[in-house]
Amino acid sequence: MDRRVRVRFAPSPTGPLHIGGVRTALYNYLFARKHGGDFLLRIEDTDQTRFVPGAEEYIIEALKWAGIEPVEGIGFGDGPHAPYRQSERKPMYKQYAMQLIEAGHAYYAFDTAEDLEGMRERLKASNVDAKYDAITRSTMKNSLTLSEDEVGKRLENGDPYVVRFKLPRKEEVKFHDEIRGWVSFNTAQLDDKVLYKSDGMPTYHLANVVDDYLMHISHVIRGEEWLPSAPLHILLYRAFGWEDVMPKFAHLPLLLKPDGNGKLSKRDGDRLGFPVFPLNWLDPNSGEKSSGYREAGYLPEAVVNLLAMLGWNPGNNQELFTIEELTEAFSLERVSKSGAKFDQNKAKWYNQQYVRKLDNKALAPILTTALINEGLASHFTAEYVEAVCGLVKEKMSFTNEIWDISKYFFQDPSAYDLGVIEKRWNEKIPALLHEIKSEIETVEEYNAAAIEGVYNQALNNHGIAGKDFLQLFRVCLTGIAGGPPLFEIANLIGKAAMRRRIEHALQEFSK
RNA sequence: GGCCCGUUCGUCUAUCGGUUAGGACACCAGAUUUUCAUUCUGGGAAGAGGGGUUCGACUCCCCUACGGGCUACCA
Repeated sequence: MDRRVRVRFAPSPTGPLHIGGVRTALYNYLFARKHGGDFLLRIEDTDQTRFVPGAEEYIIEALKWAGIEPVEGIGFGDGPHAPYRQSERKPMYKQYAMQLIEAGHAYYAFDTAEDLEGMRERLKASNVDAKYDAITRSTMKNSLTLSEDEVGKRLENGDPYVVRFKLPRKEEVKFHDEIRGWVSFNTAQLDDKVLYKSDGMPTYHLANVVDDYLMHISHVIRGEEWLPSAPLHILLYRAFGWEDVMPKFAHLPLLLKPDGNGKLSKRDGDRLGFPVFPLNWLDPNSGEKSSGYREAGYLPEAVVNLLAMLGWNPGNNQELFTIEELTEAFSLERVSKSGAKFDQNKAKWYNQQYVRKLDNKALAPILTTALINEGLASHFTAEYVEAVCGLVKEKMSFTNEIWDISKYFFQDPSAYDLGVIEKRWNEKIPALLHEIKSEIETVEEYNAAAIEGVYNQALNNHGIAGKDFLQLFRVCLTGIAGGPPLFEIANLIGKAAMRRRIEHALQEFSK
């Protein structure tokens, strides 16, 4: 059955989008583009009690940041199947629930929370699986046990009810998962899930099946946590008579926490010091803050790349991929079945790769922002800032480190690495520094090579080995023991800064 | 507990019955770098256990163990 590939990412706006959700969105996006299909965003907000203000906007912003943009859906221009927010589709679900009841695939249930609780306790006491199923439903208050009159009366009275799916007693439900192969369940193990809630909203199960049908979804690519409810969904397609257009299913392995086991959760990020969310998030209810990849100095291209490789591989040794290359290489067959632990080291390495490749002009605005914060922006030209970026980007892993490792390009050091001073400073140093300082004044053309020439000459004159002095000289000029090539730094900061800094170091350390 | 899914170096993974089990990150060592880092070279490091099937199993089947997911009028 060949039909247009249409996939969807369907998060619920109950908080910030988890990084695992970003990966799910990415795989959907790659799959759609690979097959020339459509990727859409649908907001699953059928649980009004869990609605969190700002969460939807967060999801949209996160996808935009990562460059995983849907062609249809909330925040992306809608499309032919609007609305894409389930709460706005509310009126259309009821008829589908009724259709199922009429066809005998579903029924009204009037049980109260206490009724359900009582049933569960009874069953538990007799050591039986406590579930609303083909057996227990005959003991509950529903349209299968109540008389037609009674049901009619209750509905007329406006008594609260839900609609439950009438699961076949014992039936093997088998389906082919695009990632896992054949998977089967027996309905005897499942329960009569609520499809339509007493507040007039559908549950996820009904809504996702109805919407996927109406939106012509061809493949459902979602997390493994949905695998157990897949048979219900398949039974729903059958009950509706939609089996011929039922989407194919692909259940993705989960992202696991780096230490120990279990699903990567919000708390792990705080505990281990890496983000589990794409963007910073401030919870409007609890006031709790969660950090995001963007603010932690990750580049979106790096996040996309590392996420792609967490659960998928190209089958060769390539590690670095642009999103275009990923699109080209991606296939569901190469998605692995087992969960992947998040590896912070690898994440850092990926980001490093992308930071280094970043154009100086692209990096400059980040540094400029820092300069503005420091009140220094007006003192330096764009060319200067870019040149600094060019020198320091080899040294950084995350873009938010840029000010810390480059501040000496913009201000004289206010503190020095004293370990290096103590180790390398001796009575011969002051004279050497004096000579370098005065010789530099005489060079005709001030550049890295000239500075190096002066430096080497002076070392020679004083009989000091470069090995013993270079790092000390670096600390005198920049305050810190590491960094880009020293003579490049000296060249950039200029003659006047050199003079000032050498003088200041002499003042500080020669007593 | 029940059901389902999974299990190759510390981590992400390649291998779709025959390989000295390959790569990447991390780690260690050496080289280069007049400093730190980079870079380069090298190194240690894996098929959960037990049964089958087969001339031959990491690969196929079964059992066990372990891990994970689900088990709501949440998604």
